[in-house]
Amino acid sequence: MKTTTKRAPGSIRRKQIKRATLEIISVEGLKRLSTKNLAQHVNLSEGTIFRHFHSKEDILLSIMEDVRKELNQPLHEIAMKTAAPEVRLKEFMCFHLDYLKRNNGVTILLFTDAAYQNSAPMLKELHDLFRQVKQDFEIIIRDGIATGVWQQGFALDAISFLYLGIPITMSIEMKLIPELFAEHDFCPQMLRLVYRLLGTTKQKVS
Amino acid sequence: MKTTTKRAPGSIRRKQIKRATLEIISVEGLKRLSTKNLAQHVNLSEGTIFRHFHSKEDILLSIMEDVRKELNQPLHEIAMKTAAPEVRLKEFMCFHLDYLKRNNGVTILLFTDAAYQNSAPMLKELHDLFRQVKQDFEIIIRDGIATGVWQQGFALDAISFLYLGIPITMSIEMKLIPELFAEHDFCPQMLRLVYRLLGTTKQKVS
DNA sequence: AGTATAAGTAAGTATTCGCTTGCAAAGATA
DNA sequence: TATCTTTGCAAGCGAATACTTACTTATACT
Repeated sequence: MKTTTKRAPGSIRRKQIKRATLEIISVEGLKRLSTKNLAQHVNLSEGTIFRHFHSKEDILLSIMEDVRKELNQPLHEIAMKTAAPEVRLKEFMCFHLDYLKRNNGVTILLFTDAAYQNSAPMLKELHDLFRQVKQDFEIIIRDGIATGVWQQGFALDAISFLYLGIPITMSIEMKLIPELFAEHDFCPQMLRLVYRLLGTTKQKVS
Repeated sequence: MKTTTKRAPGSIRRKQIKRATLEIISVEGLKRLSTKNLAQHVNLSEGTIFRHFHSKEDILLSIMEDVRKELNQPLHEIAMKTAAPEVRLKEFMCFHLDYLKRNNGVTILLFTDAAYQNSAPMLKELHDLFRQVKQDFEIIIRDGIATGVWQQGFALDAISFLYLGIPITMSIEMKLIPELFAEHDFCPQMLRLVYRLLGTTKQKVS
């Protein structure tokens, strides 16, 4: 009984493994993320998994790198744009929430694993990802206040803390009531709340 | 070698086991919450754990009941008081955040376990706890709007969603940067933000 | 005093876990 | 064609897992 799978370059295999990892965590739960089950999902032997990743933790750290590239870096670029603060804020929030929706709230999945393992490097990495989001958010808000679009408000870090609650809570509720988030678009509604929080002086953007 | 521990009634043992459970999760991580390790923490044999709880999951479900009694019910009672909405809001928020601080963000610990196990009953229970918090929060806000203390605002469920983000994000950051939350009191700062969100018409409360 | 119940133990069980090893062979390069 | 690197597999490792079983004994009650 020959069951060897056709060969593929490591770069592709790594992507497949990471994709399967996220699918297992969000669909079957973290407990079912065994190397055996993972191997079955990508139709490879268990040993081959370890050909492409040194350890199970390495897979998740690699996923974190992806999140940094696919989520945090774009967010940072949005924050650094020259467009008006209102425009950037909308793009920032909607991109953020949309990414998490498309990726099953990947950051919370990663947090769950980091908390489970109590892995210092993973927790540190996650803390850094969250901090970056808040920093970039604050850049936009600061610009808005400087240009008089928004009122000089309260502590900036309190506002960015409150902002961070939006994607986090959304990710958690996606796990608790998955069916609710299939179609609904949170962004505009939340955007209005944030506007109110910022004491918008001009009316603009839908 | 006799190693039997002195006897104690089941009600006390159950409390000890639950306390040790939370301590292990928050200090050593969920992974180290084995029945063996748990038994060591309460200085009992592993078999005795199962004398007091049918299964490991039962321990965590029992902790959820405690949260319902110690957190959700008091929150509900605060919401139903006859005091002014501003007074209730402050008490509500500060009690909520203080409880989570004292208990290492127990709800997030429970969520982590529920997500790990992908346990339907635990996820359902957690969803219910969160829903109740939002409902009771909305009771206060509705009163405030009815009595003219706060402006008629946007969708109430959006506001309560944003509120829920505060305790959740705080719990997560407590896990990511434990040292930061040792002394700092979040409540007044966050309270001011929520006031702004509600478009307070009168000035009151510190 | 006698007895039922509740609280304790040690030593298992079968199963799963992440990971390693030794070897085969496909595919690229020369 | 010859060689070297990469990708693959099957088999097995020791350790850990949640939970059970068979048995003891402290404690409370009649």
